[in-house]
Amino acid sequence: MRNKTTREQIVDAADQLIYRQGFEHTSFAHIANAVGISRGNFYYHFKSKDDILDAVINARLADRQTMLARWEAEGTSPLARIRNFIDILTVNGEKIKRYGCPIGTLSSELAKLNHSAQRQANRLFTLFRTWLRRQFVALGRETDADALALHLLARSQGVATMANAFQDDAFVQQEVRQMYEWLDTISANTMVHQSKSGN
Amino acid sequence: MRNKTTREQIVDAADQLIYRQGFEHTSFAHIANAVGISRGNFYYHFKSKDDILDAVINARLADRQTMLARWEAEGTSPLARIRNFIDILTVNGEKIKRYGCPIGTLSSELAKLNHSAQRQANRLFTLFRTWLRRQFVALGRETDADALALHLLARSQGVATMANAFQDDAFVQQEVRQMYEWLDTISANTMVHQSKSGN
DNA sequence: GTCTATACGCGGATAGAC
DNA sequence: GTCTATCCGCGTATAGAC
Repeated sequence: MRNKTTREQIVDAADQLIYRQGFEHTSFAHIANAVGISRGNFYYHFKSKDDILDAVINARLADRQTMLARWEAEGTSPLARIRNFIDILTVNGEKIKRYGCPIGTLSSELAKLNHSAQRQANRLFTLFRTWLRRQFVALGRETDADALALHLLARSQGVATMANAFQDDAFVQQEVRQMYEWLDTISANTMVHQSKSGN
Repeated sequence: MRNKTTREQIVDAADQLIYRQGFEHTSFAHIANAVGISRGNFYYHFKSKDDILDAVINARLADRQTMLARWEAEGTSPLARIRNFIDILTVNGEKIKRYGCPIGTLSSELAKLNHSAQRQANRLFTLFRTWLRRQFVALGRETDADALALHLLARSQGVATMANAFQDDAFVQQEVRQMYEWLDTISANTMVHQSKSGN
């Protein structure tokens, strides 16, 4: 694996710091300190702080895109793929307890700042929404696939917010279990519907 | 109704600005401008910005406490009271679309800032949690009342986050409807349980 | 109680040497 | 490419007049 360019190091460090501290609170001094470069050096690689934010969002988009593509390639069934999504809450449980969801909290912050990058940041949500929708369609729920996708996104956002506030592992596990059960009823209803319509 | 004191005006303006812009982004200049006083005058009423945040959180606690007490006095049944809670998403729909949930977004921001007021801010969540728990107990769900309260809190937080990101009214209405249905199954199951145990 | 004036550090950003 | 030096505005906070 080749060494990372300075630009990549900046984006990586900014990504982590923005996740942990928020965008506005994260200063050039913070990032420079994390990477080990001087503040002045930034402007060789980026023209402004907003420019760094843009690069961070694009990096997150690429990262999540890769992850979803992997799940799509590996997942044995749409059900298993959707469970991969739900499992984020468990796999990233520690970080979520500390810092919340990296997508949801960034979206909220940029909304309050009335920041022009908000649209770009929301593409992260759309990425998951579209992917989930595709899984629900594959599950035979063409008619309400998008609503189901949004519902599951909302559920996981809510759990992340409460996990961050209350630091409660048992609660997260319980909610994950309930989402699994909900998913089972979804696919069960689908099969009923399929047999009714003769498929 | 008597005129508001300067201190009260400061707290009110700070409350609104913190909700709309976030705590860190809200400066003394913003608040001073909204109230119509000078920046220097602040320190007669508060000793620091954190001190204002504390007053804002306490004001919100008092405000929500009053609201919940009113619902408890007026509500004809625990079911109707819980529906009052769900209806927040509709009643405050416009603000939530723009700025998210005032409790959830503050909690998230303070968590990222590692701010000492985070505990105090989370008392807002606890206020609703305890109130909801009491309603579920009154509904006959002693055993899982707290889990149900947390679940409903998480659901509404998730809807608020997604409403803020996607600005989608139809989605919010659909989720509110689903929460109503979920609530019906809760009370239906309770009645089944009650008849089984001979009550 | 409210004001003006001011201190002082940190924020993003630029210029120019190496 | 990376650095140091520096600019300038805004942030919180203080001092002291009215």
